[in-house]
Amino acid sequence: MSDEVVTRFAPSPTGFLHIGGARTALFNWLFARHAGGRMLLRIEDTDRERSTDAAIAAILDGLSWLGLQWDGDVIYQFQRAERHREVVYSLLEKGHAYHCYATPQELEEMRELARKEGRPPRYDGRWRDRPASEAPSDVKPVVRLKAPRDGETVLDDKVQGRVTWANKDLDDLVLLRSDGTPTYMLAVVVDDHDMGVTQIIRGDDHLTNAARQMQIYQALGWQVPSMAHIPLIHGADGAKLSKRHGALGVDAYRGMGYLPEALRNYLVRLGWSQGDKEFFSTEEMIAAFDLANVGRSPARFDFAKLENMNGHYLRHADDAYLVETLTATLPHLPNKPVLPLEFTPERKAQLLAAMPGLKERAKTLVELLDGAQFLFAKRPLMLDAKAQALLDDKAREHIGALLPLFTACAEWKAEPLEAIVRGYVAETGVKLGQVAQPLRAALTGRATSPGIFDVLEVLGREEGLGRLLDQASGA
RNA sequence: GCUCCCAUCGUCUAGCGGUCUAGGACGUCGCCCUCUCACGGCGAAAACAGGGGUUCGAGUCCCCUUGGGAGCGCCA
Repeated sequence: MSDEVVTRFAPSPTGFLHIGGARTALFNWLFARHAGGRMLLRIEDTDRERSTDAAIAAILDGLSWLGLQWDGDVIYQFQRAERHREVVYSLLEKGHAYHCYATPQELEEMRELARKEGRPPRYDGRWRDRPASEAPSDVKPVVRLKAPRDGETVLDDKVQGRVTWANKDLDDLVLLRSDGTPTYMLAVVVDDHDMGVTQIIRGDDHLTNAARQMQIYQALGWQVPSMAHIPLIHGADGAKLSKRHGALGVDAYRGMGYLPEALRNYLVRLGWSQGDKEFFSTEEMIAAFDLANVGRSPARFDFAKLENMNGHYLRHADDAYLVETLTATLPHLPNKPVLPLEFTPERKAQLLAAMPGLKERAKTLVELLDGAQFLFAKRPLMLDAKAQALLDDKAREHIGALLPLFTACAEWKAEPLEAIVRGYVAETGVKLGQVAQPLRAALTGRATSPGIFDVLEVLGREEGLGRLLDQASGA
């Protein structure tokens, strides 16, 4: 039990779960699953101003959609404030922390001076060793950590390798604000310790925080968990991915029609690899994942590759699964209002029957839905420009000539229907394309679609003949 | 400014001193397949940031430069 692996994902609920956070969660999840351990979820909601319930809901929803199930109850950091305070008091008692009465103005002056002198902007420790008797009565103090001033703090990071900081470059960070609330730096350490976290996996942006947190661990006499700082994801242009700059919530990816399993696969390959292998089932991913093969350089997010992967997952997905997934995803898709779908049992059956041809041609669920539009179209069909161009006089004559042959077809199946068309083509000497394209235009209203004989079969005799009749001439 | 991190095709990456005239995938461009579009098949162009070392030998180790990134709050 004591050597069970415990990871945690600790987002702050100030916005949606963005793609970088999703990958951090994925890595934590994979690491825990791989080791047969647990992944805990902690909501860092100590910033009361910016934390919202809507954001918490979005994060939980995003994780669930991605299939990243956390273990145990969700932990809310704000609820643990009392415990955080206790820890600070114990530090105060042991002399590892002290009250600091420096004003914001003083702090600002210190930073300015330091900057001017080419030093890192730091608190100068002026209250470190001053007796309590000198404390001004009109200033509410903060509590600062009495950090070591000599030597160095060394982190053996599982991804970044050995990272060293000179302690003189680190200042005495605030543990408790003047209003008595704990700071993030302190809360993280206490929570990770209390939650029994053995492996911290988080974004690169926390690397310098790691040094300060290690100092808190040391002051507390606690064992520092193993740490791994994974590189951030950048936008396509190489710039940092921010909410203003292409960082979308995972719900946006759902809305764009990506499958969660495809997004997971894409995300895991962003910064982690195992030789040349590109596609990993969830089981394979869990079995293969390790921190040693996580790269140290940031990766750019490439929609083209995500789309390709999604297409792969679509093509290889079970037809019934896709019908269900499409149905379930419909409310999240952007073109849903444009297309008042009637998912009657009959329509679903048609969709299922057409799925092999449909999924082959789609890279996202949005495209899949678009490709399936002809199933839901009502007679007489609206023809798009290309379809209209296809249906010239000659084309309509072909359709007219084919109509009685189709009508006489005993079994409304792709194979006999194809035989009829091939026979007609052989007899008249026209190219198959000259007949197939007009049929496609008449049956789907478009210039592209799944194989035309499959379309004919899926539509059924009545609807198929009707649509052809609408466009035929000379019959 | 200071601290820390990073650096192989356009992008994601393989490479953990010799088997690298650098491999795979996406994307791009040809060709094939073909009722359209896709899929699929075949092929092509495309990279070790630069400079010093170390070594018999460097994409692989060290240093510098350059270029990216992150952090430097009584935010998280």
